[in-house]
Amino acid sequence: MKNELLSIGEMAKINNISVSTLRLYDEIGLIKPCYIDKESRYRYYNIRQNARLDMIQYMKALGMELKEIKEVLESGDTKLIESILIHRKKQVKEQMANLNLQLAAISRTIESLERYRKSPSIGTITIEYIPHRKIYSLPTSINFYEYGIEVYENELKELKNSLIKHNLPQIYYCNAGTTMKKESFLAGKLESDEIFVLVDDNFPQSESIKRIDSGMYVCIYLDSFDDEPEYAKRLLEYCTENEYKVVGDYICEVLTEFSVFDDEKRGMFLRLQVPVAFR
Amino acid sequence: MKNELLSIGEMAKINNISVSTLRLYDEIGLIKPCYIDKESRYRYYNIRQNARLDMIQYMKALGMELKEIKEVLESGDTKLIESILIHRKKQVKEQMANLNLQLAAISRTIESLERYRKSPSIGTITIEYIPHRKIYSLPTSINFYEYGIEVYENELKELKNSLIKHNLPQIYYCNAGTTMKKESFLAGKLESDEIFVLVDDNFPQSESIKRIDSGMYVCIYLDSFDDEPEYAKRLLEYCTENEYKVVGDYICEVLTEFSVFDDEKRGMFLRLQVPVAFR
DNA sequence: TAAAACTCTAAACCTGCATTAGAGTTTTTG
DNA sequence: CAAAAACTCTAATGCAGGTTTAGAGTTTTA
Repeated sequence: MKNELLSIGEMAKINNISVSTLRLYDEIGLIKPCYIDKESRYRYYNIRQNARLDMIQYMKALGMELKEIKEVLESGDTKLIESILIHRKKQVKEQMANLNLQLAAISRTIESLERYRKSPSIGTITIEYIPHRKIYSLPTSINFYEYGIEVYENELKELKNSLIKHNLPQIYYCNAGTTMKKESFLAGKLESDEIFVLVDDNFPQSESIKRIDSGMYVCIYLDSFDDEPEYAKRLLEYCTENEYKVVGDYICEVLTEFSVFDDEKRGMFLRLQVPVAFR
Repeated sequence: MKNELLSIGEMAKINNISVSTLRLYDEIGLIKPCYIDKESRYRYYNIRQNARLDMIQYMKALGMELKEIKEVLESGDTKLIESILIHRKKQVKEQMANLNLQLAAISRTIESLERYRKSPSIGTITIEYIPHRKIYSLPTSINFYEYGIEVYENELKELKNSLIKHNLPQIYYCNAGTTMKKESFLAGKLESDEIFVLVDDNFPQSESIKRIDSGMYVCIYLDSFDDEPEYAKRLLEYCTENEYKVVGDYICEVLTEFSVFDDEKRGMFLRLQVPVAFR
């Protein structure tokens, strides 16, 4: 080893970088060794080349791509750096917004799992206070109760596409549900009114956002859409028997949905609910 | 096309996903078409399979890897989902912290570029108010002024390694500088005291953090370390001539460093400075 | 019936490296 | 001073999560 020169391994070590990374950077022309032995083809670096390597690492830490870094280093144009950085700044902000949504969604999901684990058995009827909720909803174009799951799936797709079309975060597309007018419910007819996803305060303002008021709800739990008619009937009967007055629209809420099985049914946990008043 | 079945293109379209992605998912067994024509090998999906695909997309949106998703879907174990999500939550938080640092660093760099563009020409002497700063510093083990740039580079490396060793964000390793005791400066001797990087309030608390007080500084601008002795001398002369009293340590601050050129020198913009009092 | 649109498989490409194999070189050790 | 240890070389392969392409075959539409 020449006195002033650093072998690739030494260069790697003092810069906390791997040898293969240095070779890659040589190959793509980001930083070339200042001397290459003609016989052995060994690469040798000068400690002064740290400056360039530092710059590369700094730009990498800013999230720039190697291509961009190379471009910048080659052009020596600070305007170019600046424009890349300004662009990068936007990217980072978007990423942060996304991560925030993710974090919230993860927390919701964990809670949802916890609730699933502790939830009452199928068919249980409860009377619960439910805090107010916000939903992003779309009116249903067909009464899917008459047509079955395929039509429901289509409506759901439309809801999702509506989110995509309006550039809204799809990550909410998990806790879905449907509503039905009080009148239909009381008449014992199943007539879908809206299909929705639950959203939180991070969700952007939109015309399609509605608030469902807090209150006491009579609820029944089930695990399949197929059983909804049967259980909705039971819910109505229960209200009638106990003389609870239904004071708002019926909601079918998907509490948990884990299609973890290989068959094609949605593996679900549902809660049918109507707000009631006590005589 | 069979009536109830969706071709891969249709399935892709209604799920806002690409055909090739669907093929990939088939290949790795994430979601298999419910029917494959034996002759043409065309894939056909059922709209009910949307449930599974939704679940996949949701888990992807949570940042899970395809491998993990597959595992979860195969096991059907909600405990597994939960543990993955809890782990993921940590990851997301770390990522956010990183992005925050990045964002701050990008902003600093953009400002730094702006300053560079509007900065006075080489040799200009100014008297400026400089707000207080925080530095992460290491005492220099050798007086690099006696040995030249290589030794300085080594000291710099040590500073960087100190950051790495203490698990501190390297992203600050950009605006570096050195200090020298007031006495050395006044004696006209170049004796390095500390080497540092500027940090902001995001930087974790550490023993090596010092505060440099705000105040009026006499400054001189230059663009190469090689000129530091010459310009430091001029700075001292200027203070003497104008009878400014030096009231603190000398600082050599790297305002901008863009090693954008292919040679091995640090392409820099420096500001030498001493805090002064007026008689 | 022909053209247009779709789908198939297989392989290559993308980023930013890490890893490995097999051969050659330098440095250290006895 | 030779052998062993440590290092380095090139070239290829792999990773994730896809996208793109080529060339051939299939369905749908006009």
